[in-house]
Formats: sequence, C-alpha cells, structure tokens
Amino acid sequence: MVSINPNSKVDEDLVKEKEAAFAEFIQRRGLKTTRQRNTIVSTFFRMKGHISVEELLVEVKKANPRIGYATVYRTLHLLVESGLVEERRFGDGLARYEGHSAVEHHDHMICLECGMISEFYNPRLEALQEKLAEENNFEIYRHRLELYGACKDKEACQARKKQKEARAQGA
Amino acid sequence: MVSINPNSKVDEDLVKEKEAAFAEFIQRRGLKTTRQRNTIVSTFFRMKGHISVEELLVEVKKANPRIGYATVYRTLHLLVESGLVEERRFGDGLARYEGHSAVEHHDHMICLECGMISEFYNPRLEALQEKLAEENNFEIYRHRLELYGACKDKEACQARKKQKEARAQGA
DNA sequence: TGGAATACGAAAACTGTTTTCATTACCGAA
DNA sequence: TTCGGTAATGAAAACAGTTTTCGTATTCCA
Repeated sequence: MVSINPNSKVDEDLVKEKEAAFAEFIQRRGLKTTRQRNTIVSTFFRMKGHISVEELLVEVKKANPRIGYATVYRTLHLLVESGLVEERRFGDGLARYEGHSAVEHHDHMICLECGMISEFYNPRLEALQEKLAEENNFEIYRHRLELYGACKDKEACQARKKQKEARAQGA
Repeated sequence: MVSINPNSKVDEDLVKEKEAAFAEFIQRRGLKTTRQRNTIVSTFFRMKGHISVEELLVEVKKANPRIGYATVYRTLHLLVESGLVEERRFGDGLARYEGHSAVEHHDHMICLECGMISEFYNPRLEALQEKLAEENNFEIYRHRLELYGACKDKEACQARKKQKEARAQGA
C-alpha cells in the first residue's frame, strides 16, 4: 500500500514548472495569455487537495476580485484539457479539481464525517481489476474507486470536522 | 469472478415480492398507497438495468400519461429510502436507479463505445479494499468501483451501439 | 362518510455549470 | 507603437437535472 500524503508544503519549483507547462499549452493551442488566466492557474497550483470551483473562486478573488466564475470554469476546463489537472466527482454533485500528483493514478477514501479525502494507490488492486476486465472481455481505459466511510481515529476526525465547520461559518 | 447477467427475464414472483416490500414500507412510514405510486413502482421493477428518471417516466406514462416527473422523483426517493433501490451516478450527470439484485453489492464496467453497463462482483477485490482501509485506519461504509473502457468483442459492441442510436432516433 | 393528513401535477425555484453578448485585452503585422 | 482582427472577459441569461411550492385531489381512519 502506498499512501499519499497531501499535507506536504507546496513545492515552488514544481508550481513554476506546471505554470510553464500550461503557458506552453496555451501557446500550442493558439490561445492568448491573460492576466486572469495566470492568476487562476497560479492560484490553483498553490492550493492543495481536491478543489471545488467555489473554493478556487474565493482564493482567486483575493488576488483579483473582478474575476468571475465563468472565467474560473473556463480556465479549469483548459487545465483539464492540458492534462495538468483532473476533474473528479465524489457524488455531492459538484466537480472537484486536482493537479496531477507525483503518483499518476490513485484512488480515494472519503470520510463522510469530516470530509477528509485521502489518496492511495495499490498495484495489486490495479492488477486484479485488469484480470477481472480480461475475464469479461473488456478493456479498461480508466477506472475509479472510491471508499466512503469514516476515519477510525475519531479525535483527528472530529478536529477536522470542527475546523471545517468553522471555515463554513467564516465564509 | 462472479459475473451478473442482467438479461434474464423479469421474475414475476420476485417483482411481486418487491412490490409487497414497498407497500409494507409505505405503511410502516404512515404514508399512503396511491395509484401513481403503484404504477411507478411496478413499472420500475419490471424494467431492468440502470434506469434513468427519463427512461422510467417514458414507461410510466404509457400506463398513465398524467403522471409527472415530480411524482416519479418522489417515488424513486422513497424506493431508495426503503432500501429496495440504489441510486448511482456514472458521471454523465444524471442519476440512475437500480433495483437490488440477488447479489447485494457489485461493481460496474461501463463501455464508453456502446453504453453497456455490466455488473460484477469479486470477493478478492472486496477483501483487498478492506485490507487497504484497515492499513489507513479507515472504516468502509460503502464503496464504488467503476471500470470505464470498451468491449473487446467489437461486433457485439457495435451492434449495441446501433441499437442504442436507433432508440434515440425513435424518441 | 367526513375530514384531516397526505399526495398529486404543473409550474416555479434551485444548484451547479455553460453559454451569450457586448466590451475589453492581447499580440502579430505594419 | 499603433492598428486591427481574434480571442477573452464579466455579467447576466440560459441550461439541465432535480427539488420545492402551492392549490387541488385523493386516501383512509374514526
């Protein structure tokens, strides 16, 4: 089991690299570099976790309050098309966006108590899926596996929950 | 690997059983038995596969054209609450409903070419997930695993695709 | 059978997302 | 360096799927 810790500091060099990759994508596509896009992209890459449009917009507005959500949506689509970001949906009816991490593919555990979303990757799990697909004469392009449940560490879980509620109050 | 074939005939006895279970649920909750609910529920249980609200409404209207989608939505929620039906979302932005099959839990393979949704269940897969959760100090309430890809049997797949397109034309 | 509680259907409201449209910004060519 | 065509922006409207509202109709217990 490889567990992925999303709590590490944002790597400034990596962010720069991603920004450059996006700039290149924009150019390759014949699109234009704009202040808004730069703001949104650089804000996005400096956030961590599984970011909703709402969350991103809040941060973006701190840098430039005139940016509206249409532009945020549009830029997120570009990020997805560029391959630098993936869109995910965890069933609460809103899209979340996630910069590609070092580990390309991974699955998710979602705590229904505190909202924590953690990532994991397990090669045996992947292999088993391939085997099952094979047996069904099916070719997998991609898959998604989500485990919904609760943290067993109740203290940490409750702490996260309170933190989250406090944040919701403040917003 | 246990594969689940959704193409079997509708078992009339099983449908009756489910209708009875729903009736009991309605009573237990102090709700009322209505013609509309009966129509919707019995229509639903006679359909197979992963049914969207739209699809169900079309069938329901054949029996009673005056039934609107509000009632269909409401009744589906009741079915879910009763535990007889599960709601699923496969990322195309609309809810699909599925009567509990003989095998309680199962995962899905979704063909992106022909739209086929097939079900499977594998105990090793389940066990492995439990193990991974355990290692992460996490308790699984439920999970979902979806394999997106394509049928390797291209002929069958193309046939299904054409059938689907024909149906879309007719609608 | 009367009447309170519940359900119905149509339409309005809601949520998250996409599109429209008039205006502004970008950027290569002159 | 300005010009001008193209693309991007922001506000608001549109959209799709779903939920809620509200006035009317139905259920079902006393």
